[in-house]
Parts: sequence; C-alpha cells; structure tokens
Amino acid sequence: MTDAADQIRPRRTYHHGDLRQTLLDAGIALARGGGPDAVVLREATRRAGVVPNAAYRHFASRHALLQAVRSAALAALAVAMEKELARWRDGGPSASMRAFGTAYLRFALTEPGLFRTAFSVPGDPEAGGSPAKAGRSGLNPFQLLGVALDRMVDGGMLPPERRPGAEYVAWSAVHGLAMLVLEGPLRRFTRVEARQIGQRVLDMVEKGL
Amino acid sequence: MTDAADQIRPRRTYHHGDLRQTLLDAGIALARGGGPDAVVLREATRRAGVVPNAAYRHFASRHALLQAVRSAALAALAVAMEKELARWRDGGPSASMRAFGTAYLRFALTEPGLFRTAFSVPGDPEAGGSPAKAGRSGLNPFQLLGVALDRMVDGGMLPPERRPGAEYVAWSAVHGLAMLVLEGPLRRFTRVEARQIGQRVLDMVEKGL
DNA sequence: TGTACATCAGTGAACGCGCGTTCACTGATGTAC
DNA sequence: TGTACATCAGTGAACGCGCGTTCACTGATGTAC
Repeated sequence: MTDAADQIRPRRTYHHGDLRQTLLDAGIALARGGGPDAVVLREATRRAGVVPNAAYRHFASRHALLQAVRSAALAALAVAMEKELARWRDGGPSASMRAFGTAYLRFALTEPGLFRTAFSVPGDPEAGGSPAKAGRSGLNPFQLLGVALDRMVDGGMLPPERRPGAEYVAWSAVHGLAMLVLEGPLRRFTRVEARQIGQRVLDMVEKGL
Repeated sequence: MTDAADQIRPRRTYHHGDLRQTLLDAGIALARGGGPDAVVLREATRRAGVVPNAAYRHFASRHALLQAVRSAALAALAVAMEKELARWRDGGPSASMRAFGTAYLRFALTEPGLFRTAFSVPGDPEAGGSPAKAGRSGLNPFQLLGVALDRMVDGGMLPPERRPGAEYVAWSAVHGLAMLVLEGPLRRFTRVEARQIGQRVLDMVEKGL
C-alpha cells in the first residue's frame, strides 16, 4: 500500500503527493483493525499527517471514503479467491467450488475487519460498479462463484436445471459459517475447528446443491 | 413491553415505578429500529422521561443495557422458533429442521434490527447464561435446532454418525442467507425471492447434511 | 398510631471526548504569452 | 527564459453535536421502636 513512511514522518513538501491513496490506505488499515465503524475520517488524516479537512479535496464525505475502502476490501477478497482457484485448477469438477469456499473462509478468518467491511451495509458488491471491486481477472467474488458452479455443471456434478440461482444457495452456506465464526455463537471456535466445520459445510453444498 | 405511555407522558410520581423494564423496552425499540448501534443510553432515558444518569441505578453501563437488549432479542427469536416448531409438529422427519429455518429467516426479515442485535459481537447465545435468552420451552435457538436435528436422526433422514456438530452446518446455511439478504449482496431481493431461495437452502441442508 | 432515620431512586449540572464538516485563508504548481 | 495569473491542494480555526459518565444533591419510601 504505497509508502508507509508517508503516513508517519512529517512531509517536507507542502503538497502531499498522493494524499488520496494515502488516505485510502489508512482507511484500509483502520478497517482491517476494527471493521467499518473504525474507518474514521479524522483518524485517517491523522495517519496521513495532514489536517482533517484536507480529506475533502479527495473524498466528498466520510461515507465516500468508507465506500472506497469497501471496494478495496472486496477486491482483496476477489484476489484471494482467484489465487485459490488457480491452485485448484486441475482438481475435480467440484474443486472450484471448494476453492471458493476455502478462500472465502480463510479470508474471513485472517482478515475479519476487511471481511466485515466488505459486507457492511451500503453498496452492492454484486453489481459491476467500480472495477476496484474485482481481482485481476476482472471478476468480482460473486462472478467467480458463478464460474465455479459452471464447472460443476460441466463436470456433471450439478444438474443444469438447478444451476440458476445456485450462487445464492452456495454463498449462503459459506457466508453463514464465516459470520457465525466471526461474530456469532461460534466465536470461541479455534481456527482448526472452524476449518473442519468449513469442510463439512462444503460437503453439504456439494451434495445438497 | 409493559406500559407504552410510561415512555411518553411526564410522570406524576417522583419514583418511576419500573424504570429498569422501561429502559429495557426503550432499548429494544431502539434496536428494532436500527440494530445494536442504535441502542443509545441517553435516548433510552429520554424515552423513559428520565434524566440520563438515572439509568445507572439499573444498568452499570451502556454496554450492560445493550447486553440485556441482546438477551431479549435472542429470546424473541427463540419464541418465534417455538411457535413455528409447534405448528409443524406433525410433519415428516425433516419438518422440524424446516420449521427452524423458516422461523429463523422470517424473524430476520421481519425484525432485522433485533436480528442483527441478537448476533452482534459480544456474548454467547449458545452458552446457557441468562434464562431470558430462551423461549417458553427454556431452550435457546441453538438447542431448538439440536432438537430438530435429533428428530431427523429418529426419522432416518440423518445418519447418526453425522449428527454431532450438524447444528453448526445447518445453522451456517440459514444464517448466511439471512445475512446476505439483510445486509449483503442480496439486499435488493424481494421478500418473495428471499423466501424462494430460503426453500432452496433448506433443500440443500436436508439433502446435503 | 406516630416519629426518627436509613435507604433507595430519582434530579441537576457538568465533564471531556472525538466526531464530521464548513469557512476563509495561503503556499505551490502549471500554463499562456 | 521570464513573468502574470489561474488553479490546485493544502492549512488554521472553529462550529455544533451527541455521547457516556461522574458528582453532589434531594425527594420518596420503608422500617424500627
């Protein structure tokens, strides 16, 4: 995320150079630490070594900053999923779906703040919108799941007539586990336990879809 | 929710009578409207017609009030589930599980604020804890799901060796859909669409568990 | 039945805090001639 | 190559807001004798 030193030591120049990106990075760091509520405009400017209102040259409001952070979080999730998908490329017909689930759960567990920010209230990750939401392939997480399910159909693991809307069903299972582990009744589970349940959830999706 | 008028017109008496309950009711109303963040101590006292610090006679802190509201929300969910379970009592072996899912999703859709509050960060709905978390049967939502799954085993729909931990798997699917519809990418779905996907999710759980 | 007094459940006033946002400004930069 | 000037990207100071919480208080209630 560019030059971290920018965020600490005082600048020599009057102009910052790339304040927008620096604020965004600071916002991402805040979200990483404490979820969407932690994305506080004044704190971001503080970390950027700049006066609070300077942010308004680059973001119309705190909300605009939060939305930008949200896009970045979504993109990070997409990237994580692409990586996992690439790794499982030569697996069986359900490999892609499992890769999706695995990457999704891992992201939720390792980046809880970003995960919660990505799915916090406003905005619409499914809608194309800004390209920043996508990974390298240009696909957002929802579209990547679609690709995975298409492969299951091709492999004969999913009857074509049940393909439409299957994203929502599969996503529900994986997302639910992530939420329950992050801030629900399964919060006290260890990583290992969470991953075991994750595998069972993916079994269920594979069989029950 | 006792006497709503208490919360509006000025009292005649110096002592309130049942301020604790009134504050709790106000907190529940706030949570209903805006989720956990909306449970604001000062606003609760305002609605109770009482000075802000009066709350400290009954709750140690804002957090304590929020926890009490959370317990109430969880209890409301448990009650909703018990009702639905009773209605499906004479159904097939998977009826209880479907009743659980149906009640859960309906509660999430009709009481989004309470639902989000029930599952907001701190505390542990699974642990027995305060009896207020349970419905009339004395069981909390997690235990009610356990009962439903036991019936599936009895009915031969779920192999006994897969029974342990099945709560987590089934819960994940239902909870995930609720979250995606409430504040995730499925937010724009209509109630009808959400319910249809809900049925598909329950199909998946039934077949895939 | 009446009085003294401890306890309880409110009031009144104030605190410090951090937030988002607005205003008028000034230093730095880039462009036209 | 040098100068005038518009534009851009920051500064400085302040705003009002609502929050949770603390303090010393007082009115109302219940209990002992």
